Parts: sequence; C-alpha cells; structure tokens
Amino acid sequence: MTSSRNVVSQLRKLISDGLYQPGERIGEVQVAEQLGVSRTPVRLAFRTLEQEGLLERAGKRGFQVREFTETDVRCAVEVRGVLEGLAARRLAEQGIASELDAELAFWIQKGRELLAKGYLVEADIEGWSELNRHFHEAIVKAAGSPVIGDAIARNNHLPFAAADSIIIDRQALEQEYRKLHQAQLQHELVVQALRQGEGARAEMLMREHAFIGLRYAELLG
Amino acid sequence: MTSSRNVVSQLRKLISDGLYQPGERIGEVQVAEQLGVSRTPVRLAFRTLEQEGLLERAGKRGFQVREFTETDVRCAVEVRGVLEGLAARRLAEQGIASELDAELAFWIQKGRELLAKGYLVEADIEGWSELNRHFHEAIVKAAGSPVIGDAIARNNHLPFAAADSIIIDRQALEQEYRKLHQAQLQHELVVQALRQGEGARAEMLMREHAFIGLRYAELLG
DNA sequence: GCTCTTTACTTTGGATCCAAAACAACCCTC
DNA sequence: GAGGGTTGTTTTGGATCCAAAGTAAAGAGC
Repeated sequence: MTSSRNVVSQLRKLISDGLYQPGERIGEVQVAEQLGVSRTPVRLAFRTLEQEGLLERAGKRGFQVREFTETDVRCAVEVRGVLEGLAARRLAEQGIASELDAELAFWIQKGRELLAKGYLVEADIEGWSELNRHFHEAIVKAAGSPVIGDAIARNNHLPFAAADSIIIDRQALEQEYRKLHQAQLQHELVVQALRQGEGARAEMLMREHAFIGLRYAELLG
Repeated sequence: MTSSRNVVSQLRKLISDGLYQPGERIGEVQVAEQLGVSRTPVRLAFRTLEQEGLLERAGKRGFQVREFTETDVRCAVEVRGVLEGLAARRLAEQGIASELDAELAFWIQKGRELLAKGYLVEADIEGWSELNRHFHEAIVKAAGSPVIGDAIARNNHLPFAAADSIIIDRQALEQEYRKLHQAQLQHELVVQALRQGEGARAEMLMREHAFIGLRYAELLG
C-alpha cells in the first residue's frame, strides 16, 4: 500500500510536470525502472490513473498520457462549477449547521486578513490556496452525500480543474490581488446565500465562481 | 486484457446482484477462486472498482463493498442531472449539427413508435432502455469534450445512477407507460430547446428529466 | 521494386512465490 | 481476572516468471 499509493502520486506528479508528454506512450517497465519498483505496483497505478482520466488506453496495448484541449479545460472547470453549485444548493436547501457556519466564517475571516494589507506577497499565494481549498471542501463535505464529493474529487484529478489550481501569475501580483479580492467577495456572497437558504442563488454564485481562474484575468488586468 | 476487463464487469455484476453485500469485506483470494482466475487480475479490478466508487478501502487492509443511502441515490441522480444539463446547455449554445439533429430525431421517432400503441409490453422495456441510452449518449457525446462524458460515465458506474437504470415495475406496466410517456415528452422538449439554441431551457429540462426515475412514480400512479 | 508473409523481438497480462503487515488468539505476568 | 506482550495465521503487497498478443523488421515471392 505504501509504495502503491506513492507510485500513483509520483506518476501524477511526473505527468503534470510534463516529464511524460501528452499523447506519449507510457510503458510499464520504463516507469518501473524510473521509480525503482517492480512492474506490479506500476500496473496497479495505471488502472487508477486510467480511471482518474490522466491515462487512456493506447490502441490495443498499453496506455498513453491523455492530452487536453482548451475546450477540455473549460469543460472541466464548468463541471466543477455545476457540481459545487449542486452542493451549495443542497446545502442552502437543507440549512447549514452552526458548526459549519462557524467554519465558513473562519475561512472568510482568513481571506479578509490575507487581503487586508491591500497587496499580495509571494507567501500569500500558498495561504490563499490553503483557505480556498478548505472553504470549498467544507461546503462539498456538508452537502450531505459523499457522491457529490467523489464526483468533484474525480474531476479535480485533472490537474487544471481543481479549485486550488487557480493560476497565479507571480509576475503580476497586482492583478492577482484584484482576482483574489473578487474571489473573496464571491466566497462571502456564497456564505450569505447559504445562510439565507437561497439555494438557486448559492448555486449560481458557485457556478460563476468556478470561472474565476479561467476568464477573469483579462477583465481585472 | 480480456480477462482483466471481464473481471471488472463480472465483479460489478456480482456486487449489484447483491452477492456481495454492502459493507461486506471482499477478499482477493475469495473473488479469484469464484471467478476462476488468479489474484492478479482481481487486484487490478479492485483498483478500478475503487475509483468507480463501488468499493472502498476497509480500514488498513483490503476493500469492502460500499453501501449507499437513500440520500446517496438521490445525489447521484442529481449529479447526473446537472452534468447532462451542462452538456445540453453547451450543445444548445454551440448549435447542433444536422447530423446530430437527425440522430436525435431518429430516437425521438423510435420513442413515439414504441408508445404509439398506448400500452407497454414486457419487450418494450428493453427497447426503451436502448433508445433512452442512445438519446442521452448522443447529447453528451456532442457536447464537445470528453471531460463531461467521463464525469457522467463515472457517475453512472453507481448502478442506480445511470439514465437507463430507470426502475421499471413490470407489475405495473400501466403506470410505467405514463412514466415513459412523460420521459418521451421531456426528450422532445429537450430537442426543441436544443434546436432553438435555448441553453438555459435545455439545461433545466435535462436536470428535471433526471428525476423521472426517482420521484415521478407517486404522481403518475 | 513492392507487397505479403513469416519471424523475431518487445511489451503486456496472468500466475506464482516470497515477504511484510495486520489481525487474532493465546499465554504469561502482574 | 485483566492487561499486555508474543506468537501464529491470514491476507495483502511486491517481485519474478511464463505465456500470449502485438509490433516491427527482414526476407521471399511476384
């Protein structure tokens, strides 16, 4: 289990680092040697990564690294949007427990503090990524069924689809500050809607929020 | 590959047939013997089924059959609804090719023919399942990116979530006829919306359509 | 010279073997 | 009698071996 789990995550990293190019055929022995294990855990990992969508069957034999188009990226983001929107709507409809309310308030507060000084520094990127992930996870988790969370988790395996994969341009922290500021506002609006039991509004806000990493840059630049 | 693929689908069947109870621990050797193969393909299959969500890790060792609550079922149906809704909206927004238009028209026509006689016979169930699957697949496929289709496919691995898993009560074909009649109408409305480029309407119709197997019975009874 | 066939090599799939980890039962000690 | 440690059994994970399928290359026939 130790090694097997590691092989999966190591392979994920190798792929997203571009060591294995999209469309490139990927062999069991090759990977096994590179990671210093036998073929067995690699074979197991291939099956997992196939299901995750990072690998695909290459013809009649073996696997290849899946390649993603612009449209794929956009779709993956939209998929996350509708799924998180669904989670938010369900949550608003069933009402939020005071414990969850406190947790969301906590991450909202964290966001305010991070943005309070009016600009971004390098270290803030990690901080935002952290609070953003917690915020989204809290909502999805509270939606009542692991099924939605699983669907999101599987979608998030596509490296560009996860909520915390918001592309941050370290060269343009000024612009990124405005983007995160907007994201923070959206977080606060979502919480507002959740508290009021406004299901449709919470859903739409979450759906729009998913786009922030995708097409906000040009507007907020 | 032959055997490996088979092991996955055979196991899926054994699980959904209830031979392995939800929550029950499932051992590699046990399954291997039952299917007459060695442990290797079973181990591979377990990883696949874990990702599909039918199995889950049982503590520190092995797997167990996942159990699903009422809420899980409802959520899985809703997940399919929002995803197919997303596909339909994208499709409406980008416009449908004449080839797809013809295909959808074909399945619509099939549905009309099946329901034309005014009642259901046993054999119609299979026929409807067939055309229904084709109809849904055509829309999802045409939505432009495999990402949405993959997300739906993964969700459909939950046996009760797939569009063609509409529960048909063979004892009450009268009632089922009304249900399928309603489903047919919804199909036609979706096509209408798609042709008109009415994205939001297409989306909402698909989302509602997902519920038909779930909560229509009591109303149409 | 081109194509088809056969052969050799590469790579994956399945089975078996071995080691390590987990679980359970038992015994010993306090 | 209870708790903890130890031992033994079960089960999984990793490595290796063998067979089968696929691909590529080379040779023969036209």
